Amino acid sequence: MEQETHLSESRPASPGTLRPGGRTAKVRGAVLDATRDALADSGFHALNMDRIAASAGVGKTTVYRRWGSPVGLVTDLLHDMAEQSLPAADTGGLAGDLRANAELVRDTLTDPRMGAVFHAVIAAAACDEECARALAGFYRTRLAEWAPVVTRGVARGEIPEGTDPVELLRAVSAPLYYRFAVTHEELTADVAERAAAAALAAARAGVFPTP
Amino acid sequence: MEQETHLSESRPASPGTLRPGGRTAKVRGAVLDATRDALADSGFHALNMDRIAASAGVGKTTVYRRWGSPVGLVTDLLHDMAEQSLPAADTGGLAGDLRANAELVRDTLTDPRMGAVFHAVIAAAACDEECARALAGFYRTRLAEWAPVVTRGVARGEIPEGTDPVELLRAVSAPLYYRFAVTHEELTADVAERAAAAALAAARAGVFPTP
DNA sequence: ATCTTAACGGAACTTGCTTCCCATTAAGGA
DNA sequence: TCCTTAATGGGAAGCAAGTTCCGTTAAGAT
Repeated sequence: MEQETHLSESRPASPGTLRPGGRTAKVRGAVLDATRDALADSGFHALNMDRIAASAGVGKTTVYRRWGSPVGLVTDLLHDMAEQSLPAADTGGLAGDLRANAELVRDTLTDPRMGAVFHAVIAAAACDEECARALAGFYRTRLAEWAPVVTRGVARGEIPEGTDPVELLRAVSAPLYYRFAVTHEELTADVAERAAAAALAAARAGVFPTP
Repeated sequence: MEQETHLSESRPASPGTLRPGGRTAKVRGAVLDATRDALADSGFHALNMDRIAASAGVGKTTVYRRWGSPVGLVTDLLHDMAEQSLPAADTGGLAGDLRANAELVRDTLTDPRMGAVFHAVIAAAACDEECARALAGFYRTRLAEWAPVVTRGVARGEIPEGTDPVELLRAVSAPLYYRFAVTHEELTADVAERAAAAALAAARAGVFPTP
């Protein structure tokens, strides 16, 4: 998406980087909103540059020039999502915090609009290397935000010293995403509850040591 | 002598169902092999009906008629995979059996050919409802095959009475698939080991009761 | 306020996926 | 074995997707 700046090169940088204000930002907002809508309505397979341009009220040339393909749209949507961070819970106990995390993941994935976006993101990441990197980056930052929850738990003596925070948080998310992306089972409150409880039990047993 | 009885309808059944032997089976085999190859080489987004027909040595009309779309090809590939069942391990202990299961999943997903197929299947399931059902069915049978491993563990007293076998097995698979499909992290032997250990610890803590 | 040019938008153009048609081949039953 | 017709295969036509051209608009600098 970005290209090296060469002194001798006359090719301009990718559109949107030199004049990111005003109109450019407006266009991006409209296109990403249209993309979210389209994904919620008809899913990733029906994502169509032409229709996105029409429903965003921008020229389709612009959409092709700046995003290139449906996968490019989803990748940028992912970058947009990575910028908005929501704070981690602090219920006073690790069990409660992990439950809150599992509930947050569940709420996100079961929300029709968000769920569709995540289905699309996962599908796009399976097709495109750059989108996969963007997705990995998204979760790296998301999990890092919640890491303090685990370190506080260690400090309180709720789980063993030397527990890897990110590894524990991955264990909370994994069952939810497994059902969401692989087996397409319903994500009940029960499933989230068990995900948090199972991860905590494993952490207590010392299964997640720092490497 | 008689075909499907249509009282008012003249449309024949879908191709391949009335004469499934000989040539029809041969065509299906060639097309599914070509699909596997194409997925391993260039991934799901590059899956192209025309090219599949060419490399399978069959008419492209046939591919369109019988499978309809890339998603249809992947869905049929999934049905094909569901038919071949591999037996569960029996190491004499639940910990060993779960480790074996985790290793099996890891080996499957890290195999370049199989891994590409699973990436495609997950992407296709995110786009298509029927493919999602086929994928869910695939795992239902796969996990059912391994359920005896858990019931033996319960009988040996390694985990509490009333542990849900499938729920425990899902817990073993989840971290591996989460990394594979969502965060696209490398699946090391270590990850498989931890997945089995974490699931076992959670089961011992009684986190997976039958509903 | 004025200027330069980054970025946008409409429309024509091109590509390639998909379907239709009909001749050919062979599966399954008598 | 022969017969019926399910299923396949090649090519041409149809259509929607993606691409390019070039004039217009407005962001950011002076």
